[in-house]
Amino acid sequence: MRSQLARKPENTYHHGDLRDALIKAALREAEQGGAEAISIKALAKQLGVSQPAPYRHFADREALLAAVTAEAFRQLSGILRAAMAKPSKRSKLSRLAQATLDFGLRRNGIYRLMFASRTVSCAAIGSELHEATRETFALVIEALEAPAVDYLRERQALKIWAALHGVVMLAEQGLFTGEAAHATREDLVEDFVGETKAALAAAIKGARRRKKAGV
Amino acid sequence: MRSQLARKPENTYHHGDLRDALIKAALREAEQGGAEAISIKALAKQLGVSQPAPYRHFADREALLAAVTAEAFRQLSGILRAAMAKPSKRSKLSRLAQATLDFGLRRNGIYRLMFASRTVSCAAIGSELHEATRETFALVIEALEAPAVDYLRERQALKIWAALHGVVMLAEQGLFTGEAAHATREDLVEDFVGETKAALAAAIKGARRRKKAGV
DNA sequence: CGCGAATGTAATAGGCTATAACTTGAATAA
DNA sequence: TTATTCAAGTTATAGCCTATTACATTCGCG
Repeated sequence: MRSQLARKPENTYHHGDLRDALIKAALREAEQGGAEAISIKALAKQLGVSQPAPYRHFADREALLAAVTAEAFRQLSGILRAAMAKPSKRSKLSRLAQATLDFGLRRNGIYRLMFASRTVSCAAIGSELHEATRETFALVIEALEAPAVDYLRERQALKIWAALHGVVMLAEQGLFTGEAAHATREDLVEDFVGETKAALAAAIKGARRRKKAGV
Repeated sequence: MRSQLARKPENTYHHGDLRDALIKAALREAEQGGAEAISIKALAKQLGVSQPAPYRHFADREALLAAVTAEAFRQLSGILRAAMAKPSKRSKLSRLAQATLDFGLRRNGIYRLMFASRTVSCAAIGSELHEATRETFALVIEALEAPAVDYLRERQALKIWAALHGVVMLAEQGLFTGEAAHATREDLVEDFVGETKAALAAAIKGARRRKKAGV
């Protein structure tokens, strides 16, 4: 098993690990330009193999995109896990939120691939991609640091996750620049984080009270 | 000026209003498949003109996409304006929010074109597209029905707008289906609407108090 | 009515996806 | 060790798409 980013050595017939090399190289291409920037032909040339070689590993372009997107989700999961693990004065949720914003803006092409392409919505349940998205979302729930009561946790996770994505989209659209920018993206994210914590605390308190009264 | 959706009549040389017809037809194509579904060649064929004809009206595919996206924003503005005008027991903001969600899900291909493609973020300030996005956002501010105090309005508008987009994205990604769906998309949107109203009321009250104390 | 600008056409170059048929070499089994 | 098989790579090619160039037609204004 050779280095995943390497070109095929000259004078050899087999690349060694073309599948992984394709995914990694495609991820690099998508960093800026998103899915459109991924060209099988260009990748093949870059890695020193013939154009049809990638088709030995992926049925078509769509299949490559799905694999790339799944890998991107795993990378994001890693980043979020690291952000949550890092000791800090700020809460886990806040760190996860800011890390997500950072990822969404810095690697926006990949981000669009992950959250705004048809690839994900077409992912079959149980597929590698589908599993990767679920795992990332599970981290959001974990970041809430709240007990599992009546699915309140899941609901708040959905809300903060949605809000975060919205902030990334609007930022990318330029709504935070120019005369309309009376709040930074980070401020807004922190707002949402605060509201989530408050809502969660209130809801859990309420649920406990209801339970007690019921007993 | 002929019908905008019509094919070129046979035995004629000029189409009549190819530019508009291209935009309308492209919008129809993008409805499901997004930007990828827009093919200049296919549109030309559909409208009964030669492949290069569209290039008389748009420098390249990117320029057509920008025009299509701008038109989509104008359509969304129209829909939101109508939703806000319609008499109802629910608040303007709630109607705007649900209408946005509906648009985002029903016409998801177009929605992705508008909020998740590089086209928009590349739009020059002052361009047709840029103006169209600003106008739509202005409606969100209007829907808040709040006085202009310290840009609190703008900030809350950004927040609810972001949250709405996030809900659309997650819905499209399938996070509201299956075992994780313990809240509907509409519920979440209504949550955000409620929080926005509360935050706005509290903030404006606070600002007034500060102002009074300052006098 | 005539002329120029706008609009459309035919022909063509070049990039991309994808398939078919052939080749290489690595790993397994005799 | 050698034979064989199969995964992985190659060349050649078809077909779609964008975009340009050079040429044709018609609309509208003076």
